[in-house]
Amino acid sequence: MIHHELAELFDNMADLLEFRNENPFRVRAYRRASAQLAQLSEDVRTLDAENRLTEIPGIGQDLARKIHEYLATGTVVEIERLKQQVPPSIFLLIQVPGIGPKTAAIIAERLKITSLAQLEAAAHDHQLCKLPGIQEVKEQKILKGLALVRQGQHRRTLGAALSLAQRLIEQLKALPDIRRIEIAGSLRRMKETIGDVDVLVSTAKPAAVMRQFTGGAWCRQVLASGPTKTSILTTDGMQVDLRAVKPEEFGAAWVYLTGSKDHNVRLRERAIRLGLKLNEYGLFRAASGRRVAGREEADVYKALGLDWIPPEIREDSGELDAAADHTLPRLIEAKDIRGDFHVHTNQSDGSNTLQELADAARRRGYEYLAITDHSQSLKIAHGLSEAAMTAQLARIAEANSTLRGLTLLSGAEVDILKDGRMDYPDRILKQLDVVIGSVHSGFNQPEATITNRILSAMRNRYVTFIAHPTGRLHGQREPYAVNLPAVFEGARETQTALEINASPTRLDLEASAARQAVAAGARIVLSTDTHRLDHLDHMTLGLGLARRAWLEPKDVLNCLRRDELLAWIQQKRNRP
DNA sequence: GCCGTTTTCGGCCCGACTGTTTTCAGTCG
Repeated sequence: MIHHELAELFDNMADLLEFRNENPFRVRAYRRASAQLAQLSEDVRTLDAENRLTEIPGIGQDLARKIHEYLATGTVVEIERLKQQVPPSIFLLIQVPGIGPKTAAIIAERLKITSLAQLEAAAHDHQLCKLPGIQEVKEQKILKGLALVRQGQHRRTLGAALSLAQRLIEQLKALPDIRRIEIAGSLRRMKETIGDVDVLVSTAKPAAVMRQFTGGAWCRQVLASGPTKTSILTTDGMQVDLRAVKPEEFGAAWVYLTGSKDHNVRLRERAIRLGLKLNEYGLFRAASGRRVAGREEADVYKALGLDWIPPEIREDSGELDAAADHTLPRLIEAKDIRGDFHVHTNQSDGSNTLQELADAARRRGYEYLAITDHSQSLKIAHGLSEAAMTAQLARIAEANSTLRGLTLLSGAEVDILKDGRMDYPDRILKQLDVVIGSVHSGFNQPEATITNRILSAMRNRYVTFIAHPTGRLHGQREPYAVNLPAVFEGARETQTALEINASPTRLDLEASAARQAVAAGARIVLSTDTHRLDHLDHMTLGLGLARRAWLEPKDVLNCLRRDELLAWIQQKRNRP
């Protein structure tokens, strides 16, 4: 999406300025603008058209003009001109851990390097340590950094990082000197992708904990290690940063280590205005240095005049103002979820029987579960013929006659065909409680075509929600070209919900898009797209995304009671 | 380059670790 392009453009601009040794605050302004654009919860074209770009925090007159220029022409002259004046290799070089703008400048200017392979060759030939400010140790460090880039080029998906981190935490908990241990960083904020895992411990013996951490079986390589802070690469190839503090510092440290960076900056600026100083050790009076708070997160926020802010929304996107005004949203929680809407049985491409899925859903305390196998055209997933779907309906009805405490909703994940028609006729669809519309074909169609397919599906009165609205698969497939603002508007108009698909490689809609959808008046469905029993657990990821999107129970269909839900679905079917 | 319960100009968060240095710049988060 276009706001991601702008985010990258401004991040590049920040790199360029840093490389040229320009005013660091100007660099920061571009970085902050980039972060804001990446998570923009409104359509940037609309904001531009309505002259409201400067409403985005960190966007002033100048950056608004550059955004406008980019939207109008596809480029920003000033940035392009600056790019001409620096060696193109700097964008490559600063990707390498240990190489920042200063080192990149020296390497790029003295050796005419144009690729990471050349950088590696130069390091092996000991060309780097002939440069000023670089000795052999630094050269070796760059080689290690290069190896890291090669291994972990892609950020991990939230689901993968979460399970690896939880396993590691279980092992660390067994260490003798750890009093308390918690996940922090982007993982705690439930970002869609995770670069490294941050872990915070409280201990009276930090040095001992650091020794145990680097000496454990999980440690493949120590990247940096000091008395209170250590970074390692685990045997899974994941970078983990461990920070140790005293119990009375834990809350302040947890705030600091959870971030986001911009959220922290806002907190610290606020502290200064209040005559206080905030760091990872606590909140202090600026004048006397006397400690005001630090043991618990809530104490720190409270002393700053703020309600405690849930980690998922600590992104400098309005949460501080809301916390000061006591208007933070009551974010959706696991206990609000009454059911799952997107589940495949072994009749199509799932692994489990109807009964197994029903039992698992009941054990989770769900009130309802929609059974949604694939439709006939999706041969690769054994989509059900009309006859097979009719038989499936009978099985669901039969299962419901014996089930207690859980209702199975009959449903289907129905392909939206290349021409926009649904893959079952209405006489089938009308028999289903829940109809999912999905794009599984024609991914390369132009934006207008795909958007119209989805809009025409939404106009079908039997379609309850649109699954994975962008089709993106992390690390495998780019999103198809779709006009999301038009889809959001269509969703509102036709009373069709939109899915946050919690499957780890999908996470689609992403959080900023979901926030935009709800702002446009659409309802959201959280679903796991389960193909195997344990996939039901992915609801955790969907919840994380929903919380990042500031969603409250009223925004999400899963929070409705069964009768409320069916009434909501019926409402659309009854529309003129 | 942004921004204002102190400001339309003059500020702008804070600290750990590393390597190259003999007191600190660079990098990272």
